[in-house]
Amino acid sequence: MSGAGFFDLVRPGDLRAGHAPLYVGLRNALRGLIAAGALRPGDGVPGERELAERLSVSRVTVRRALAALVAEGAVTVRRGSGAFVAAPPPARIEQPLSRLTSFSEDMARRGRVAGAVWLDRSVGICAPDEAMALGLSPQDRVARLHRLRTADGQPMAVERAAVPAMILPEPDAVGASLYAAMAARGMAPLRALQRLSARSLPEREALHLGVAPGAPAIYIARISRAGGGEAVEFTRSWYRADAYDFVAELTLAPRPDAPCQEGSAP
Amino acid sequence: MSGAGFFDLVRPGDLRAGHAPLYVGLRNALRGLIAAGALRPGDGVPGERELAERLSVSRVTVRRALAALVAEGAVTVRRGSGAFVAAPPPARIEQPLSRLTSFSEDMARRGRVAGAVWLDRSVGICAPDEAMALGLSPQDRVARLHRLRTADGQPMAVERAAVPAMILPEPDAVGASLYAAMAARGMAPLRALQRLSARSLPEREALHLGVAPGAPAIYIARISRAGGGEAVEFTRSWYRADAYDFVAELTLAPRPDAPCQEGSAP
DNA sequence: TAGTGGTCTAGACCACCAA
DNA sequence: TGGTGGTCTAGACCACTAC
Repeated sequence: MSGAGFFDLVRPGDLRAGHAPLYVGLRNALRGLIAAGALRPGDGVPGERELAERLSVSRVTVRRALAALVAEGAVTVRRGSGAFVAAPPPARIEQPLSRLTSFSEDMARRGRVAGAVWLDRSVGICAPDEAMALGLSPQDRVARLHRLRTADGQPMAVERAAVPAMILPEPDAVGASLYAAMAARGMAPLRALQRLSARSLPEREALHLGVAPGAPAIYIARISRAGGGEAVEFTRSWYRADAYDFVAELTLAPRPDAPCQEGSAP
Repeated sequence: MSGAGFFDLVRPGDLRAGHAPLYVGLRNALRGLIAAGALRPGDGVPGERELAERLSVSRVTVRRALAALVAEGAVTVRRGSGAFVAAPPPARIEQPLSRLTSFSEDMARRGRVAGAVWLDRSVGICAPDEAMALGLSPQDRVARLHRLRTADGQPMAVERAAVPAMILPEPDAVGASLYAAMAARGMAPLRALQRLSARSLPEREALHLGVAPGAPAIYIARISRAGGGEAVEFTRSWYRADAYDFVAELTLAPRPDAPCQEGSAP
């Protein structure tokens, strides 16, 4: 099970590349084996102690090299079991940044099977940020829908939506599509303002997505409004950075020396 | 200069929080001091050896805690000198995702002083990816404009633009605005397709931006076209994640059960 | 129960920076 | 030149996993 021919491929001398630290050399060597296909996804990496002994380095050095590979997503470790070459990242999904689309329809259009796992569906008193975003009073109630989105079975994003309880009194009744449930009550979002940034994945979201904590992710906060202009949805989502590309079509902005018709931001 | 009252604020007993590792306790303690303002930006953190001795932990443990703080941008270290509390992140810039704007005009509109540092301005044979993006032959020549963008003196983004040399034969003549230079030759971009993703900052770009390598960043690849549809600009940019929010206004997509007029992507 | 990764220690040498 | 961070070692104990 462990490295049969492994130590024919990596030898103690291979680790010292110029003045680079030992752990960098070991990291590069392992990274190369994976890139070259000598170590395939799912394959086990020899144990830390075995690596240390056979390569004549300390276990701490081995661990630093492995930590780097875990951080970049090339290796996953299972405590008490071992380290394994990670599955390749899923095919990237392109998401448009100008249309308000439903995840399930979006995936269907791409020929992929959308899935969702409910992490929480409940009604509660709205938090300050929810009240602010939705224009509610602090004692108003909101339905919370927290779910993990998958494509072809692979976790893609976690989504935390808040909808005024007046609009969605029974979140348990929501099926695959939140927007469909809202439309059924005549309160479908028509337009949204979306704010996108890159952040390191927090521990909790990383666990759900099956990615190393601290890996880069796209964080999106969105406030959607119905036809009358009322805020009907406040959603915060974390998207795996290795799984998503966002595409936008831009057109030339009006010349800035011409008077600005929309109220300019501070 | 070093921690006068520091060790009145952090004591050996404070580090063990339940079953959490020691280095997590120390990291949280330091993070708390910074958040509470007891350690202010620019302040020096006591040396690793002093921290280790006075807190009765090993230096390795101290280093793990500091490494975490460096990774999240709270602390910067200068080799041979010491560790210091990092400057707070710059105020976030909101960038629209639907209009093709010029960085300099964008900043001016926000009352901030835009700056740029040229990292490279040259003409050369186009690389395969540039040829592909711009629709050129492999032996065609492109002007390359590589610059660091700053707002109020702080590094915000690095930008690597490629423009067909036919359009911009003398890149050295480009001033503050690339688009202005292109417009002067009647080849201003009118629209663009932009592709955005989150990635870990590579070493080189991290150095330019003054951020820790591996920190999250927004990576954008953009192909702009002039009125006739010819590609006139291929730009790849890295934006500091802690400095940028991208905002987009979304409208409801047409119902998917209605026939899809645009050719659906694979 | 045996082996794995996770944490922690004490001590060492080096390269770099500032006085 | 003295202090700083950067690297590396050898050895230890723990919690978890698989058998």
